[in-house]
Amino acid sequence: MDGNGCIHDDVVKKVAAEMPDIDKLYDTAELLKVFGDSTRIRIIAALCKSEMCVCDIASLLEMTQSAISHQLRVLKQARLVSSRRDGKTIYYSLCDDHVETIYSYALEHVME
Amino acid sequence: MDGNGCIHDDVVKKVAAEMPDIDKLYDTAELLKVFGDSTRIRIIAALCKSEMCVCDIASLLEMTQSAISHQLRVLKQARLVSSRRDGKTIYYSLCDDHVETIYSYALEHVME
DNA sequence: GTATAATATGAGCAAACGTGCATATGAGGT
DNA sequence: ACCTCATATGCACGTTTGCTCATATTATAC
Repeated sequence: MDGNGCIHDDVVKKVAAEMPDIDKLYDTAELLKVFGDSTRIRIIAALCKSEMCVCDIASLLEMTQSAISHQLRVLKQARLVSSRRDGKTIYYSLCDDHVETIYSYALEHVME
Repeated sequence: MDGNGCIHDDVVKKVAAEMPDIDKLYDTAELLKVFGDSTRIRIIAALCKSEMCVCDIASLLEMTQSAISHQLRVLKQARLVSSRRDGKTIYYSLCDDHVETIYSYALEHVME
């Protein structure tokens, strides 16, 4: 949006050529946005330890069943968690190792 | 917030004991929240390739100098980027390898 | 000193987000 | 069939977020 200024054209062109597509970066931001909420991170941290039903998570985090259900929906749409049904209960668990890897790497960075 | 329901007390207690402190998880969410915005991710992706000044980044992303400056402030407060001054120009670069690692791991996950 | 260039910042606004409430859905048990 | 339990969902409300605009800062050049 800005034509003026002290632009180093060579650097800009070089970086523009080497950078990933904007679509990919947009998707990456969307993925990390899902991790970037304290409720969802706590759900992920919990599911790292064991699969759990909605009631369990609500009890663990001391939050409403509704709030947990809403966030599980977000996590599911982002394919970070999956669910299996057993009678009336629905158990949630993490989708794959990528999820735990990203989460634990960020946690590690925080604790340095 | 919910006392009733089909709670598996043993599972809840076990997970509660094994989970990281809520403070750590909160900080982790705050960290990942910074990654979870398309403008900031694009800035990070750019700085992976080269240090750049504010004008360069604004030109590269076709956005206002003000918008970029605001986001660089967020990135700097989260200690993801650092800056050095050279005359009137201020050059930004990534703080450490952790930043690129988290970013590239998420990017990789998106491209699977 | 003044003028100019690069960057930073505060206010205001529209859009997105997270949660609680009420209600709906869907499966089991009787 | 009905009732109950576990979960899902639509709506409303308050908060947060990212951007633009205008202005302030900071450093160089004259």
